[in-house]
Amino acid sequence: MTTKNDTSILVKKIITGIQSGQLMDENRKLPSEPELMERYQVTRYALRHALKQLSTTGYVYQVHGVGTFVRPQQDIGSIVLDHTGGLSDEAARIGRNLTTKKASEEIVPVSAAEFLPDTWDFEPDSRLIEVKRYRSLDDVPYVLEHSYYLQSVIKEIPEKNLYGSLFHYFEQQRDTKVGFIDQLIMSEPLPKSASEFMKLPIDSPSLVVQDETYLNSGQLLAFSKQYYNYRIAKLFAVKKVH
Amino acid sequence: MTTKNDTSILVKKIITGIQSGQLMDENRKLPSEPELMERYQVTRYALRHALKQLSTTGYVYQVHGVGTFVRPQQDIGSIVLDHTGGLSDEAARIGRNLTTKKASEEIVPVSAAEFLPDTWDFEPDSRLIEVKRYRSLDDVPYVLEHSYYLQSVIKEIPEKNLYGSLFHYFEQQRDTKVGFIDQLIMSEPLPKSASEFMKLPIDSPSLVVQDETYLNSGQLLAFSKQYYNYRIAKLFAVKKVH
DNA sequence: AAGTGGTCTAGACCACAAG
DNA sequence: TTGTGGTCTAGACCACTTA
Repeated sequence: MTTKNDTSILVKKIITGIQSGQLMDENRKLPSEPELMERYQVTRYALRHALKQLSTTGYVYQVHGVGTFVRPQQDIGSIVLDHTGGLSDEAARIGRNLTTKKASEEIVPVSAAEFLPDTWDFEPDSRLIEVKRYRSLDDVPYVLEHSYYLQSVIKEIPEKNLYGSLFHYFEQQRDTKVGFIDQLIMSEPLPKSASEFMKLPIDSPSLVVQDETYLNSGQLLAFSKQYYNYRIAKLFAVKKVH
Repeated sequence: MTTKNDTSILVKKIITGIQSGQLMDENRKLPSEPELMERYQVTRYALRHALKQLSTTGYVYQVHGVGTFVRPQQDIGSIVLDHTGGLSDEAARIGRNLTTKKASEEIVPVSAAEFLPDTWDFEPDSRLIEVKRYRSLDDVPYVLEHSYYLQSVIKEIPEKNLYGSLFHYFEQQRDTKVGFIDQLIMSEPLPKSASEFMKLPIDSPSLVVQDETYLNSGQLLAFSKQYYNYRIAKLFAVKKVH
């Protein structure tokens, strides 16, 4: 979460309680909702909000009429698709370290972009900040991130920020509050520059996440394509069936 | 939704209203929440529930202090990742037709499975129903679905159902109510049998969704790997940033 | 200041599973 | 029947944008 609200604090408390083993019984069952409300001194609204977040990240599941259960830890190496925060935060969550090994930045006209969103009409003279970042996970080449930022929205990106978390850089700016991100997941042959970085054959597959980042006003901020190392990158999501 | 509840009916009504053009103004803005509550005679709870569902499927976005806006139609060819219902229903939603071209079914011991979930302990003598389905989207080869169902949970799968919606077949069964599905998304080289079906070179990439389907009791029902045609398959998700 | 969506309250009632 | 989670009510108050 951008601002720590009650829910994210409660989520952390529950995770801590689970990891200490004090919260679940021998059948991996948590206390009932009324008991958890009493223990954490929260209303049912807040509690169920937190439990829902724990469900969608694969921590627990709830069984109608029975109770809430902790799931066996799973898919340790995978990135949770709807993680809050930036990719490096998500890497940290699973105990890994994401670092930018090489980065470049250049201002280009829209016509020079290698790809564009389908659904946005650009002013013909608008300019983009093109960023390429080669990033490693625990020193194993992990992802090539090829991004374009609308210069009409974000004036400049200081070069030092390329090697840190761009997500946090935007968070700190005024008037650039991110609202939602479209993600299109597909597979493509790995581009040449990425295959060199990842030391993979030129005809290797790659997992591609093409995303479009919008401000909370609905204004497009950026669009990018991320080429993941297919040998180690996995995205994780829980789908709940109602 | 498995059972049509108020929310899914309201979602359909709102979509109909949007598509008829009567619900949004020239700025793609919907009426305010109080107006929508009045129009559809629902409480704010039900309305916001429906609007949230429309947000996560990319139909609308809400701007704090301003209003709710309809998004330009986008990514028409892509499958919404957290769609409700089966894959063929989702294909129908985007105006396409998913059909099974070839299918096979066989009972095998656990030891003969080509892959297994990391997080489930099988009884050593348990048996699986192995199903392979080659499925086309509007007659273009689209996906190879390689699934294993726990025979201890689902006794048999009538052969005719292999060519329809297995999702609906399970829905109709008693005691096999699906609760949640883990999805692991990755990229792998296309298997040989799939490359023949899809008429793609043997070293083509493929988009792989490996999933594990659990009953609402937490019991594992099935696990599968789906190899998608990388030229046409795209998964879509909206990530909301708070 | 007015109107919008976001969060939260304090319940009620329902659906489900187990004894 | 009891206790569980799932849904819903009818508000209140807050945060945000615009005028």
